[in-house]
Amino acid sequence: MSTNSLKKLLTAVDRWYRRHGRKLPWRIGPAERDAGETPDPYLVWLSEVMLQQTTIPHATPYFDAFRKRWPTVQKLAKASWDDVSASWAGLGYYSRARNLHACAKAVAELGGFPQDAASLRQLPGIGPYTAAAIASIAFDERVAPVDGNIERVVSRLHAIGSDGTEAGWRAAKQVISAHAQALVNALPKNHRAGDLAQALMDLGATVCTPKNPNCLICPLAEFCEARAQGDPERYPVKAEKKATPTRHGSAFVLLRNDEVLLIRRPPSGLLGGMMMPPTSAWSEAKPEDPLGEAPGKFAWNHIGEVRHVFTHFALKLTVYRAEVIARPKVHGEWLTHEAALAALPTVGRKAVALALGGARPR
DNA sequence: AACGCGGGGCA
DNA sequence: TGCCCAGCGTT
Repeated sequence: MSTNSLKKLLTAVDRWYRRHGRKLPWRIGPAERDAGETPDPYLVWLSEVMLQQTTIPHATPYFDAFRKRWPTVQKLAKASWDDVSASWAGLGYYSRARNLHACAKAVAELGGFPQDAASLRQLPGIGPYTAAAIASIAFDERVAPVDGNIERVVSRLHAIGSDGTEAGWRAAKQVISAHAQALVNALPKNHRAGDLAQALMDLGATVCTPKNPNCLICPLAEFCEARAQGDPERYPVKAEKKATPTRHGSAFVLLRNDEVLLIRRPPSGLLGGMMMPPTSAWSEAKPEDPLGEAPGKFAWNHIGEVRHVFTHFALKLTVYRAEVIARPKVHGEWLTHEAALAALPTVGRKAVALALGGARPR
């Protein structure tokens, strides 16, 4: 694309963003930036981590809660893992919470966030995308964050596809990133890199959508290669997904007066570091003896089934309940019903809510 | 380079 | 039921 077209394109995006950009709780809009307001790197970081592979409606209440409870990175650094994990419960990808906590401690120790992408990249939980996003949005560094939205916008703009294989899609992403960076490099001096990044994300989320992109209102329409070809929805061509098998297991909800027994899972792996009721191992074959791995000989009542879909497998959990009459065989923590439900990841909350009789909204 | 890792909304 | 999505860390 010619330098002249690039300038026109960037001007069109800027105009569109000022008029149609989303108002988001963690965002300083272009008008406020013009008025001298600057983003808080802590809130930019917090939002970006929460939004990794997560939709805005799902992440927003968590962002509000974290911001209210821990207004600064120093406060978050001093929080306990008990509190951070319970506050993250339900948001998913729990290694993010562990890395968030570790990152807060590192940043507090440093005395503040590093202000360039290369340094940010060194921190736990901050990969190429998040480093570039924070650097551009919070510090106006001219680097290009490439998330799923920008990937789609740029792949259509330049009609960059792939053969649908892992390797092919990986190669395509490299080309897409180079084009994204070229856009940033062509930015006029008086434009902010962070505004461009957020504009392209908004465009991808609201106009250049995966299905039925609305090219009629798109500021990039006249520049878009995929549209010129007649079928923008064909791009990008990502790698094929794998099938998700079903696994089976049992969950054991032990009750003592108005309390539930939960155990803390090991820090890495599935639901790492999170509370859960005791469960059996999960296998692809239906267990022959569902009570075989119960945490003690109690009068187990079969309550029902819970279904839950993880990233790479579906789980059918048979839920049992018993009143404790002796010391359980597992080392755990007794929590009130309310505290337990609040601290549990979704699959655990489903199981415990079923055992306690009645689902409960988070 | 491949894999493990949540959750919810939608067609 | 399957598909989509503001990625990162480990192996």
